Formats: sequence, structure tokens, C-alpha cells
Amino acid sequence: MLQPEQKSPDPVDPRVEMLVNELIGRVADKWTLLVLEELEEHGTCRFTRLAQLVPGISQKMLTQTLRAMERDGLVHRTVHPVIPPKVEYRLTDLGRSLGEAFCGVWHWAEAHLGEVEAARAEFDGRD
Amino acid sequence: MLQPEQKSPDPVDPRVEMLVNELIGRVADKWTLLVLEELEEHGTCRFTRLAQLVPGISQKMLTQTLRAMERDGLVHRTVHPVIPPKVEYRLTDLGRSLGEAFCGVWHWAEAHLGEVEAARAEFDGRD
DNA sequence: GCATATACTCTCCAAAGGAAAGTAGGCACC
DNA sequence: GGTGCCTACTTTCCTTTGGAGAGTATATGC
Repeated sequence: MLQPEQKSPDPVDPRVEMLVNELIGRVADKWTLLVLEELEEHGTCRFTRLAQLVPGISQKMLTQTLRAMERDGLVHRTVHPVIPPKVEYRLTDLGRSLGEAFCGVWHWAEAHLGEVEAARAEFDGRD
Repeated sequence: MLQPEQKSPDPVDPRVEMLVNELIGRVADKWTLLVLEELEEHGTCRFTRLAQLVPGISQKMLTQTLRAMERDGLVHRTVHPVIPPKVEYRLTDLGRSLGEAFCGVWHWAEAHLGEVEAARAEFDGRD
């Protein structure tokens, strides 16, 4: 404890902190993030298009992820009662704000990709 | 295609995009994020302390997460050759920069927690 | 010589995730 | 009028991942 009061700028309610952690755990999901990116980039999309856009997602996980995102208020689901079925997904304002929040992470990934690869090479090269 | 050129500000190499996606998938992991937060907040930590700090992580996942983060160059692992063993973990500059990138996500979670809960209640209330 | 303290590691079992086939139902085609 | 297509799932089966808890190594204090 060299610098005891170094970091406690805002004494947050531990109950809130727990809920935030839980929410982070829910939202910091590989597929959620990837779906979010594609919806942000391409706007309104249908199910099959999303399945093509997101690299290796299975139909099951796409359905599951979209449902969870809908439940959390991140995407809006529009069902057109036609045959064959037509369902459109688009980000809500909340979803778009999350996308913006994750923006820094994408920039980080782009910017530090080389460093991560170098670190991996170095790590794997150790005997 | 109402606005064809609406969003393609930087024509990124698709190969880079793939690698970024892969990196995002690796880093956007519940435990990675939570461990990152604790290391950011508490500085250098030992294994057991981290296990206490991160809500419900198992020893196996903590080991696995720390190893992966070390491999990616996010944390530095210092082994003190004493008995009983003493191993310290701290963020590297790279890890700290990732923490800052995720900062926006935490703020988002804190700020929009209520909205997400409301959305869930509304969703669950539908018949 | 026996418990202790620490950072794992191993084993076993449950849960999550992927692949592929199945479902519903109006419509075009033969 | 029967067949198959189209789309958004759903179901089934099997593999992989993750969690709980016990085991491991070993110098030190009692």
C-alpha cells in the first residue's frame, strides 16, 4: 500500500458495481460485439444477411444473440408477416450508443494488432 | 441502398479486418475484461488476491485468462522463486491502453444500466 | 514430523456451442 | 394437383468449454 488513496475517485455503490459487472459480462460477448459491429456498419439487416456478415456464427448463436440483444434493448426486431418470412433487425439508440462505447476497443485493436502479434510470437518462442 | 456511400470512410484491408475481428473475439471475453478492470484498479496483484477480487471466477479460468493475457502482452507475470510461491501480475502498457479503450464501455454500462433493466422488464412482460 | 501457505493442476461433471437436418406455409412451376 | 422453394428459425446430436473440488510440490514454523 504505497499509495493508499491513489485510486478511488468516485465511491460507487457496490450494489451498482455488481450490476455493472453483470451487465459487462453479458454485453462483453464475442458474438454480441461482432453482431453489433455489423449492424452499426450496415444498418438494418435481415437474419440471413447477418449470418453471412458475421464470420463464423451458427444460426443457433445468431438467434440467441439477437434475442438477448433485443431483450436488453439494443436491437429492434421487425417482423413482416409475409411468406416467406421477412424479419429485419436494426440497432436502437441504446444499441448505437453501445457501439460508440466499443469504438475505442476497435481502434485499439487496429492500432495494437502488431504489438499483440509480436507479444504472442515472443511468448510462444520461449522454451 | 438508399445511401450507398454512407459509411466507408477508411477502406481497410479485409485481411486486417479479419485479424481485428479475431483479436476482438479473443479480448471481448467476460473474464479478460473483469481481470483487466481489477488489475487496472488495484495495480499489481497476486493470484489469490485476483481470485478474491473477480466475482465468481474459478481458479482454472483465472489461470487460463492470465496466461492468455500474458501471451497477448497485456499482463506481466513476475515469479519470485520463494516457498511458498509468490507470483505477481501487473498490466503492461499495452494492457493499460486496452483498459482505457474499455473505459467507455464501463461508463456506458453505468450510464445505461437503468435503460437495459427497463428494456428487459418490458421484453419479459410481453405475452 | 506435521500442518501451513501458495499457485497452480487434475479429474469429473454440467453447461455452452457448432453442424446439420427439420418445420411452416404460401407460391411458382410442371 | 403435386413438388419444391424460400426464410427464419427450431431441434437433435455431439464436441468443446467451464465450474467445483481435491491433489501437488516444498521450505518454513511449531
